Amino acid sequence: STNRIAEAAGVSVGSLYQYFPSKEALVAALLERHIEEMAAVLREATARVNDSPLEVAARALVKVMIDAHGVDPKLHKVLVEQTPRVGRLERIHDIESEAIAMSRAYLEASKEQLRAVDLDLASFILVYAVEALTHAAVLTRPELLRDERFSEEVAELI
Amino acid sequence: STNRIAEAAGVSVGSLYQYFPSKEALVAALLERHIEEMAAVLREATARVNDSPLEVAARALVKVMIDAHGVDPKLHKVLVEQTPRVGRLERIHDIESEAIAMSRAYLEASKEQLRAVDLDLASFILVYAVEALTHAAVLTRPELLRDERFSEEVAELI
Amino acid sequence: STNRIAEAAGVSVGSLYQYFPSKEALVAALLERHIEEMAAVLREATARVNDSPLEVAARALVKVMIDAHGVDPKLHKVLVEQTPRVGRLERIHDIESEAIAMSRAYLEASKEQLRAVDLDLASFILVYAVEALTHAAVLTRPELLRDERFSEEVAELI
Amino acid sequence: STNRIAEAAGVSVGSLYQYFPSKEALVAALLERHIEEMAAVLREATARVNDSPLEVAARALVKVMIDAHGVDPKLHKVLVEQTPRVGRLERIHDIESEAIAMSRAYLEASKEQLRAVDLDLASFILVYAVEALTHAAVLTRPELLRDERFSEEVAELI
DNA sequence: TATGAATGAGGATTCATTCAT
DNA sequence: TATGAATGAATCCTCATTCAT
Repeated sequence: STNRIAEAAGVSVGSLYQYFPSKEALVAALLERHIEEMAAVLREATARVNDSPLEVAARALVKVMIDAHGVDPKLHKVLVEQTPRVGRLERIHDIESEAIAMSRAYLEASKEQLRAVDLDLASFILVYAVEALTHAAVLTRPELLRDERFSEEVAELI
Repeated sequence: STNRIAEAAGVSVGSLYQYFPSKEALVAALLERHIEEMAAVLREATARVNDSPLEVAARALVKVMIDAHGVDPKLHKVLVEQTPRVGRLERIHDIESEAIAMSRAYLEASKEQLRAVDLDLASFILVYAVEALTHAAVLTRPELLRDERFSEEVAELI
Repeated sequence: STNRIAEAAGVSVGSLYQYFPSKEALVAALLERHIEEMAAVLREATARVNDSPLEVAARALVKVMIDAHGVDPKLHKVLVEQTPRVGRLERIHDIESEAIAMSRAYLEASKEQLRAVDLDLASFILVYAVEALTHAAVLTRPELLRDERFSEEVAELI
Repeated sequence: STNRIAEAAGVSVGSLYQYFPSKEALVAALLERHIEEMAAVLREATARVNDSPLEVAARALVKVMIDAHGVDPKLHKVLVEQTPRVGRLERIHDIESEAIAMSRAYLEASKEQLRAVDLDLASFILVYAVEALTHAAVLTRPELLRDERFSEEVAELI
């Protein structure tokens, strides 16, 4: 509740409403910041591997996804599980869209090393597979995140 | 709201409460039925491929996941996105646990055709990858579910 | 609740409503029966002391009040404490009115043995003092009811 | 109902709940205040008669009980008749307990003027007789409270 | 700019009563 | 005559939002 948020923040409800027009806007801002932080991790790491060979890039993608999900796992879990995916809160999927775009660009550049394949489809599958496996691990088996064999196998998959 | 549920169901709130002790119980029952239906699809199909070769089994797993998510996609989406993952509503993960167990049994039986690998880890990755890709497709790009190339590529991954 | 009453009675709510037009009527009937039972105890005992001397009558009055409150103390407590004193449920006070009338008749007959006194007032005080003390004992210190000294002292008071 | 209470108080339900955590707490607070007011009247008056002779003290006790019940007779009636005697609402009996303790102390101090008697029993009877007669008068014959002969006769009883 | 008391629509739940079978 | 599913008004309580200070 907004009153409880205000209390936890050490300010009054009134003050909350001086900075955010509604509760939804407040949650959206929180989500925005979280996404931006995850996206920053993503971008920064991706920049570095832009011209690595495929196998290195695959390993990097897995590592970066795990890192991105490590930004604030508790907040991430709450946002993913409790946020109604409506209005501006839709944005949770934006990280994935961005990751897909970046992957596609990478694949495009490495096209000749690949068998003929729909690049859109390939980057969708690639990103969601990694994202989902990382995500599932965060939610149901956090210990896997620190297990070398996990990231190794996921990279192999990629 | 319970009143709206009753109205949509064409009965009175009172009647609702004669069959379900609380709103949570009602949602839990809905979830239970949905999970049971998905699990039925899963089990039925898996039984049939129990001794097929790996490649056939992989294709079957993908197909069955897509079928399972086709049971009632709109309900599935709402349940997954809006159900607070607390208490008995945890059960959403049960399908996955069941699928993992079944995959593990299959891999166990086909062990000699595989390179040495942690079977727990392998079945976790396998099931969640397929599940998550199907799931992501349901939520963000439903048209993929009817695209041959999608299931073909996912099977390839497996 | 009427449903719970029906269940405890081993019949259906519908049947309840075939014998009582409303819940209030049902409670009123219960109350009626309870009052009638207490009044019966009262009348029966009073008849026997109608021409005893005053001291004997006083002791008898105390004893009979204690007996009357012993009819069904648990039901009595519930009825007295939980029954809203409105409508036909007013009747709880009827026992007292009846006792007052009977006491007044007795005092009238014994007038010449008493100092000049308002008989209405005297019987009101007399009955309520005994009733209230018995009642208070039932509600807060049930063990007193079996204590000889208690009834002895109350009789002395009278 | 809480909505009706709020309306009568000229505030909104929400405001009610900012000051009282539940309806029960609100009723308890009302009861508490009422009891405190009655107890104050009781204590104040009793302090003054602490070393009066028995007859004077008896008259004072009657008068003070009548005064105490005059604090807010309508509220008193409702609280006594409608308050379910459960949980913290038990406190109604506290005034009586306090009055008994005070009477006992007085009797203890005047012991040599009395015949041998159980002081606990005596103060119980004494207080409940006066309390109950006052109480009965409040509930069923309010006009008696202003009748000199009533208090005179009750004092005589004591 | 900060405060927090006030607001009241909306939510989950109960229960006396009805009525078709 | 007995049943019990259906009814929906009424109840207690929460919470996003406002606004005078």
